[in-house]
Amino acid sequence: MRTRAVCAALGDDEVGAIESIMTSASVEANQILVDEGEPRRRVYTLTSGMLRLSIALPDGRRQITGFLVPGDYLGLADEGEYSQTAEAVVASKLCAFPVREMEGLQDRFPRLKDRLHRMTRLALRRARDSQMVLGRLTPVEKLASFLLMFSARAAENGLPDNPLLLPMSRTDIADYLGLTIETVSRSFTKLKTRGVIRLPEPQIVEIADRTALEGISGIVLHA
Amino acid sequence: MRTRAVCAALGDDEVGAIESIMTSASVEANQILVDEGEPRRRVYTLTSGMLRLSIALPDGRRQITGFLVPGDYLGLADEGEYSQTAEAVVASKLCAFPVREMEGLQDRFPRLKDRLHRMTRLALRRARDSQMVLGRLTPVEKLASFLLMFSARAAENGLPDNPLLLPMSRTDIADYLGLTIETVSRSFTKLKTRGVIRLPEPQIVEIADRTALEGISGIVLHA
DNA sequence: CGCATCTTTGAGCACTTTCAAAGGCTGTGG
DNA sequence: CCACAGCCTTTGAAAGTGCTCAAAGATGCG
Repeated sequence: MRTRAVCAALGDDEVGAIESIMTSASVEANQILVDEGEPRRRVYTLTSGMLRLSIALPDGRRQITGFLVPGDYLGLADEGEYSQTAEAVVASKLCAFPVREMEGLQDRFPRLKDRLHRMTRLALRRARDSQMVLGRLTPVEKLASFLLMFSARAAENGLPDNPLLLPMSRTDIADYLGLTIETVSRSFTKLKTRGVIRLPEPQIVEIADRTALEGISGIVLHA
Repeated sequence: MRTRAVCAALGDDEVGAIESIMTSASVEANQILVDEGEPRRRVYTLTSGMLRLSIALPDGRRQITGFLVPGDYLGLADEGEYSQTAEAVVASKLCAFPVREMEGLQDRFPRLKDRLHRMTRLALRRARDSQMVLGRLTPVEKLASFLLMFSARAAENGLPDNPLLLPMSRTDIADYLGLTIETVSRSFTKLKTRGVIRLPEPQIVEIADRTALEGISGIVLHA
């Protein structure tokens, strides 16, 4: 059950081999799971909760490069050491795989390797979408595209995609979109004023007019 | 010789198999090689010249997600259709591989698959660096980090890394860094005024004080 | 119930963008 | 060989936008 995420499309023997090297991990909200620069000893799959990946500058500025939802992987792209910090947005559970053993398993089970490769390629397409968002969209457009992406990913995970629950803070959203928290808040207000969304609580977004939201975002992101 | 880029670390039989499906392609400066949305029929390796990858918005805004130098791959991350447009910055030559045959080859030669996977992971790390640059750096910091990255990649390719040749226009740099061409130009002027670089010609950058440039950029990008 | 934290809103400012024009280089044609 | 047209880059001035600084709600926890 819990290994569904890693093991989808694998055979029984493969699942068995994976389970034999797998250990569980759990992190509390805002706890750091891996730190930028730390040696990369494990890769992870998120099974529940949410993680944020970030890069920090010496002076404290921070860029969140993505949020992980169940089924996503952590540490796939790195070699040698982690290039990003991973923290829990909310309490989360993961499966951990020692890099060494995981590599051996990939040699034995090509389908596993293919799956990891496919996830890496998806992550790359998403990172490129994010480059467009960061470089060329206005604050309101950024927020609109963020909400749509989040809604799509929630739906993928069988979570409600319309009264949308945003577990992360305005600070996280700001650091993801390259804005300040004030600008994020004002952008929420603008979408609310235009009647595109409702905001019964700061963390709950009701998409009132999805078509309008899509028009504002002007971009279709990789799910 | 020409297949060195693709074939590094491969055996003779592998090289032979690759050459049998490979075709050559060349593009003139500013010519489009592949268009966003077009079916992905081939993947490419750049053997000479330089390409720019970009995503466009309906209203004409453009984000350049990266520049390709010899040895880089094109189309690795996509499935189904290309998600970015690839244009030549200067006249370029490439090796083209039909996706179908390439997949067959990857099954027969695991080392080839590993190499492509490794390049994809590097591309992902670079895209994440770019997210930080786009989201959190000031214009001058952006330009400084761009020049350092370019210098490092030139050195990697055996090209001069100090009187640095920038084949792309200010417009390209602006679309890569999420700025306007005027701001790019003003940022060049600032670096020049501070004595960090010299600009004998608009396309030729002499790094006068690399340490200072690194201090301004404040970030170490993945080469 | 009160403190701490997070979000929202307001006002002023700094900065990048926009709009405009000048300078410089290249290539073509007289 | 020179002149001129076109394009790219640089520079200047004005305007708009997001950021900074500040304070007022709102929410949750002790």
